[in-house]
Amino acid sequence: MAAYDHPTPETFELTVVLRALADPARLDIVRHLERVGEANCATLIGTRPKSSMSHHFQVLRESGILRTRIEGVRHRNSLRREELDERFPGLLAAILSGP
Amino acid sequence: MAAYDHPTPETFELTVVLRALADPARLDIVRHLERVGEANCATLIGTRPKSSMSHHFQVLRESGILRTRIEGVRHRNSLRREELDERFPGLLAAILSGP
DNA sequence: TGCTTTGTTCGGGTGTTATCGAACAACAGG
DNA sequence: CCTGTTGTTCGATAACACCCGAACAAAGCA
Repeated sequence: MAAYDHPTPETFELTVVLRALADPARLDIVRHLERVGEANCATLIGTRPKSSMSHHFQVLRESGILRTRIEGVRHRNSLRREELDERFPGLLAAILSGP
Repeated sequence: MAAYDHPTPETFELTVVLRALADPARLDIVRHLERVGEANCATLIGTRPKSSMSHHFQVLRESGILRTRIEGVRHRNSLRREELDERFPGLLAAILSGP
């Protein structure tokens, strides 16, 4: 599969980022990635079907919150912490630190 | 009119707050309130009809982002900065400081 | 060439949200 | 009272988002 397109920090939109984070499933994904650094889709599937997870990863990817690197058959996801912080300083930290 | 119900900080929900902020019109309202401190609904109406504005204020109020104080026929709105910061430290600052 | 693993894509069903006009309610001032 | 101002509420519509199963694609491996 070809590599994904990822937006550049200059094109990140605050409302898009906030909307991406305003969902419990995606917030779970983000929090989990913060703990483990990098994870593929399958290891994050709890009870949800993979088509749902794929959708959530897409939303997070297109908003700029995470990057997906393809490694063979696996898609490795990680937070774009520095780039997000460059554009919206403190935002991710505030969201990850809270309840 | 009777006073509004406002949620207490302990009941603020991160996803609810983020969803409330993930809308251009509401983000405009929040940014404006940050500049002027307190404002009623009418002074914030640009091109949108008042029924739409009333809806956005309701969403912001019920998420805990702002407080509405009734003064005669006017509804005075102001950000709940301290309470929001108590529950989600740094969140509002990150959103208000960015682009 | 099959078989398995990992994700994506497609289609449909369901629910939520935004938007706006029109009607209504509360209050203040004459 | 009557009128103007300020917002809310109602009803309808349209757009969007979430959810999930099923089919598909790509890669690795026997």
